[in-house]
Amino acid sequence: MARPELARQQNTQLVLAELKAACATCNLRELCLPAGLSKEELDQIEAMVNIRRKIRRGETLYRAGEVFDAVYAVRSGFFKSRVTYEDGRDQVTGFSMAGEILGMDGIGQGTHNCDAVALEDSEVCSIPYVRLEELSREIDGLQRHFHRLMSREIVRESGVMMLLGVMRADERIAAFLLNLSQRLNARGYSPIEFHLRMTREEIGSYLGLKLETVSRAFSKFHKDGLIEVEQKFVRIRNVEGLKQIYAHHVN
Amino acid sequence: MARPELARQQNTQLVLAELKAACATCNLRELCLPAGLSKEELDQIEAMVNIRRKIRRGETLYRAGEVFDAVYAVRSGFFKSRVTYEDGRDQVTGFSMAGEILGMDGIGQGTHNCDAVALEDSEVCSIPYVRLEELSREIDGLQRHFHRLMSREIVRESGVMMLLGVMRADERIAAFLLNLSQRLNARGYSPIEFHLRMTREEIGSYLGLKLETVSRAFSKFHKDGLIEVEQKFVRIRNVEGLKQIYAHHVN
DNA sequence: TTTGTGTTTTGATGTGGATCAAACTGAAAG
DNA sequence: CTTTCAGTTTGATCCACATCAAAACACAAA
Repeated sequence: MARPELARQQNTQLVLAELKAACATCNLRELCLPAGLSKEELDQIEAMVNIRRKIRRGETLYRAGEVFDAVYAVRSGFFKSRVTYEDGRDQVTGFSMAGEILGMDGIGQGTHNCDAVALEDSEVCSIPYVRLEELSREIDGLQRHFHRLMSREIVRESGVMMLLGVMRADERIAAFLLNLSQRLNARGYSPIEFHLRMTREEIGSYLGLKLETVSRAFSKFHKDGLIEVEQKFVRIRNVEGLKQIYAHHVN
Repeated sequence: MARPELARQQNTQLVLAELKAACATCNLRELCLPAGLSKEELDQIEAMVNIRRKIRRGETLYRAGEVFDAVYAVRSGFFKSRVTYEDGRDQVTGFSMAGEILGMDGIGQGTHNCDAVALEDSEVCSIPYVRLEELSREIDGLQRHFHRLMSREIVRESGVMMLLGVMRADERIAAFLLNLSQRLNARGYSPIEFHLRMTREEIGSYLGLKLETVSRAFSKFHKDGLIEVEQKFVRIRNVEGLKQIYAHHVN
């Protein structure tokens, strides 16, 4: 309102880079495509994944309510998914990194159910859903792969329900750090030191905690020699110690 | 241990009733199958849904860790899904009623991720997953329908994350009652009076609350003239009042 | 009918994390 | 360089819900 030209600028910051996808040479292939595809099948898939799109930090890939027509494979960068409730309260429902698929929530109603916001400058491959459906019928490995991805999302979310429903604050945060660590490791990054792309508040929102509680837990873990934290930088000093935090409760 | 014969008996209580499915005449058809199928397609689907299985109250349809090979359509009865954590803590992750699909969590890893427990004597149609995959390739409405079902499960779970992450106790319980009411309504039952199939403890587990908190909320709603409760029987007296409970908070 | 067992209700008390508040940090903007 | 500001840390206090405890109740088995 105060700075209309800035607001407008932000609305047009979405950058469409119409680069051809190159699944065959993509080093995330084994994360987002089924194994054992023939050259020919890879070509078909490349033709389906028709656009690479850049999303700048702070911009949305899609918003709740928008018509769903594609799912997205994160090529680089980092996203949060956010559901906003009628009364304005919102919650972060997930964080997505390279090789992960975004947007599957939209299939059910034909509109997206959450906002996907880039937490750093990012790039995604856009996969039109109707093409995915068609190709799934031809390449049966693709169909199964896609089912698996959706199913894993269901399982991931029930894991979060567990976090939110039964764990205490420091257990949630230990689990969060270990989960990040494991996913980074699977992508060839160091599992013991990394940059958090999200704020304490976003972590808290995801874990059903307030930012102060997240901060206090980090401080406590540091005091106990489990981690080092400096702003967004984290080094895990004692993986087993972190694991024991949520094995450690009574009952 | 103390009563081995009883334990054995319970293990064999699963009843297999090899009845042929009759999707064509099933009054849940519009809930679990895509619309607009030809007679021929319906026949194919009936051949796929090859077994009706009865599960008695307290028995499991499947357990976490078991090999996944089928999804299940609830024909009658009521189930809870339960995830048990390494240390023994568990959480109810959902309740399923007639016309809903169970077991999609198993596709990702090839093993089930939770236990599905019948809360009353129930009957399911068993749908072998490999047959579902095959048929999805032939009947494209079926593929899309199945994708929608999985996607809705993802959306449902992010709704629960919202409950658990940001709502206060009485909001959660109001939302829970309204959700039940709406699902019963969609099945032709009364949306304003119904029997709870689950205990206060199971409701609490689902909502991340203790059973006493659930009980107190029910008492409070009763006192405020919103509902009548007598044991498992619930009558909603003021739907709008319930809705306002979670629109009513400050901020 | 009694007995037992699981479930629910209600009350009294405790506590983990929220809330409020203030100071601190680092990076970006001027 | 200083200013600004979003993000973070830390402390003090509060409160929603958990925990503990006991009584009431429902229902099935004996």
